Amino acid sequence: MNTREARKEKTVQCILDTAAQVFAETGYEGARMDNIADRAGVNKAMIYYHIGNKEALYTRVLHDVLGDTAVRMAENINRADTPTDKIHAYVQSIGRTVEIHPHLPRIMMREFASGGLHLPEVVVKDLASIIGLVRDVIQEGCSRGEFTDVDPLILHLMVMGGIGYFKTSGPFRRKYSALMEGLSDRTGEAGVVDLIGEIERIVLSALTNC
Amino acid sequence: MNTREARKEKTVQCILDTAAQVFAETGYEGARMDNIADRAGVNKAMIYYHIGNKEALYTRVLHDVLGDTAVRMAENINRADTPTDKIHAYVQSIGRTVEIHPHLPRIMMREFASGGLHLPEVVVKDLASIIGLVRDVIQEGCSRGEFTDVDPLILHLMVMGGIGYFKTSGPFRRKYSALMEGLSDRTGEAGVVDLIGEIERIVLSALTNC
Amino acid sequence: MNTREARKEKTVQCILDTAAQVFAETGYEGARMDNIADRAGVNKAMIYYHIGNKEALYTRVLHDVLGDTAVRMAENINRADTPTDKIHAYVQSIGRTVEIHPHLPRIMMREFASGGLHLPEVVVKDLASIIGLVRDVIQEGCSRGEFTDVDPLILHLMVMGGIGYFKTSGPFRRKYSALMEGLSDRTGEAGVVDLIGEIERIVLSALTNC
Amino acid sequence: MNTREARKEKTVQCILDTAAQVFAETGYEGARMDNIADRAGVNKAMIYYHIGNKEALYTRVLHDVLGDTAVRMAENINRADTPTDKIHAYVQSIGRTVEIHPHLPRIMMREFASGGLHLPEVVVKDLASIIGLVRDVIQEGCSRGEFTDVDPLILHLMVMGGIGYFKTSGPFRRKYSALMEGLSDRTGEAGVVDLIGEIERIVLSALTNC
DNA sequence: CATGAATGAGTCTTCATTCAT
DNA sequence: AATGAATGAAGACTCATTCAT
Repeated sequence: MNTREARKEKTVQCILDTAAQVFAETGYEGARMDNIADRAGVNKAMIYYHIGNKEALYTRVLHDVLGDTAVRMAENINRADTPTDKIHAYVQSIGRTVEIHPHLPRIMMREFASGGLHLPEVVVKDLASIIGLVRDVIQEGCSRGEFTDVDPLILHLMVMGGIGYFKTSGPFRRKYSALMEGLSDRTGEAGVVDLIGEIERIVLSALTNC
Repeated sequence: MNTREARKEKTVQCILDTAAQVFAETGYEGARMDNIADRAGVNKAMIYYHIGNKEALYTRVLHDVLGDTAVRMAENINRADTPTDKIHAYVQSIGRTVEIHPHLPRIMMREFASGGLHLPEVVVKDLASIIGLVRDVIQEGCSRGEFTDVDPLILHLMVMGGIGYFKTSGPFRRKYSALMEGLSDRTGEAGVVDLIGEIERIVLSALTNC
Repeated sequence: MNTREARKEKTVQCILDTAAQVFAETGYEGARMDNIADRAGVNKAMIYYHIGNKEALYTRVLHDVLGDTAVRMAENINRADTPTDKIHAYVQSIGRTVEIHPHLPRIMMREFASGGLHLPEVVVKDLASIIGLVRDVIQEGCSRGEFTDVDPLILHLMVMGGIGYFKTSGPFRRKYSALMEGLSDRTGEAGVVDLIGEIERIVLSALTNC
Repeated sequence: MNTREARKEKTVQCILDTAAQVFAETGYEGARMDNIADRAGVNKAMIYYHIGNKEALYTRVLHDVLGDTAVRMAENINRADTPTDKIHAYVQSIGRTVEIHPHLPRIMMREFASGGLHLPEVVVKDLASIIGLVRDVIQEGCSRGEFTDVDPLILHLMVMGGIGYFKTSGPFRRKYSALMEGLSDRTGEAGVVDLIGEIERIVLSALTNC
């Protein structure tokens, strides 16, 4: 039933989703509270009432997703036996997250670009926890002699970066296809699943050398 | 001697360099004209006098570099004989640009993230011209049977993305090394030359398949 | 009671009245949004919230009055039978407008001086509609053999100009009475009603020739 | 010969003429020193060097013309015998001035509109001296029993106003002729001479009653 | 809870004026 | 005299945030 709690939850989710989209489109500095409120169909003051100021909103958008991702990823990695399976669990966890939250990669791209300038403490910890999981998997793989030593931060940046650039190339393709021949639209929202598989293969080949 | 022309040129270059840095740090929306002027050591009105408004400044910052890069790249590719040598010329041209203009990759990352939200027409054309060069090299390689067909936009995004993520990982590493063990600072400004070589190898292996 | 609608309406009217005064005193270019806000007793941002930017404000100030004037004038002219009565309706409509909106003539004087530099499209249409009414009355009078042919634009300029110069002579008189003897204050706000009557007589004598 | 003095004189005149034009077009507040300098073909700093700041420039533009007009008008009135001839001298002096300085009426219109807000002291005195001449002529005519008593300020405003509105109706006519039928271009620069004659007749008939 | 209104601290941009050469 | 460059004080407009109802 539609309890008061449920309706509030729905409103908050709607705000967060819209905010994610706006932050992805225009960045933290470019995002306008007015715009977020309008597109979410709520009064601007409601954002402040339910969530807080711009910084708190940004934090919620990232922490809700990344915190959850870190927890699930830890569970999935724990459930896996071999280092290879654990890498599978890692990449698939990322894949699931970006499937549910398609605006995340663009937000993270900007954060990378600014060197994490206004990443809030909690989100830094979320990311650190994810990178820590990767580090542990690599270390286990190395000590078992199955992996070569690879920097976990670089690896994670590559994974996120690959997804980010892939997912953001769409608008560019549209922009450039008018200017150039030979640029058919090979990418699309549908291709993300395969993208994840491809990335997993690349990551594993990088870890097992060749 | 210090002719008037020369001093003007110096001032303009100083403004452009500072602007590039600020745009890289905080993005177009986050950049403050006041801040740029202060850090460049000039009066704010001088930016408007010598260059123009924020948009014109952003355009100059990107077009001065990318227009020149496109021209040089075309020359270098023309001078090369085989498709493989041309890809070498392409990657090295990029490498030279980001070496001289270390803030460019971060600016481009943000543009990718926003789907080219602030990219001015001229700069879009500069990019199109670069991607066109890549496309032509790939086509020649394909028709000679040396390359497999690869999307030139994706290829270029990968190259720029790889450099961008690599160059921006430094601040992250510093941020995270405090939180985590096993994250020594493996990247650095010095590593760019090798980075370019590594990227060239990856690009060629992607084009020649395996 | 003081409903929200009513209070908003009051605020908007206060802003518009103050703006009319400031525009009349210093012209479009000389008017300061800060000044208008201060004198209206509202926060500057409220002008933008309720009305819009300087141009929109100027447009509202003129269109609210002239649009209404054009409509009422058309009604009054329609209600009148003879061309002479219609001219009466025309002049009295003008008179009523400048009585209620005493700052309008000065604003229009400046517009005439600049050739309508800042006149927005809507206001040009309002004026055209008024001049159109005058033209039709003159044409009817001519075809009835009661009027001689007179240029409607010139006629309207004369009417507006006469009122404008008359109403603005007050400050001048005050300025000059100190410098000169024999310049008693013969004009005053009270004299406007008679002014309108005088103007009507002049206009009619010009139209009936002699 | 082109002495240094002569060249300077030419430059100053050019600046003053251009300034008059710009002040007429956009008003004191709307006039831009940059614009005046550009259109006069001189460096902006030269205006400050030769004439002074914006206010000084405005003063020069008006005082050079009105001071001279007042002097000549006094001479011409003195030379005339009857009050009627003196009125002729007055109106013709005005006519000669606006013929040589076609931008003056628009500038004066704005001054009237603002109640002489930023008319400098000297120019106020020039105007006062002109109105004083008119007053004296009227008084003489009255004491001779030839004129009825008419307010000299109002009379002068009417003369200047008539010329002003007539001369500024051109741009309006062009603006409105597109919107309306029956608005042929009856006014023109060429018509000024006749305008002056017409005004003289009106003034005299007002003074001699009827 | 929800909403329109209010606010003050910015942010970009312009412009009259002055300086150095 | 003449010019390009420099400057500081506004001015228009925006925006995150809060208030009153």
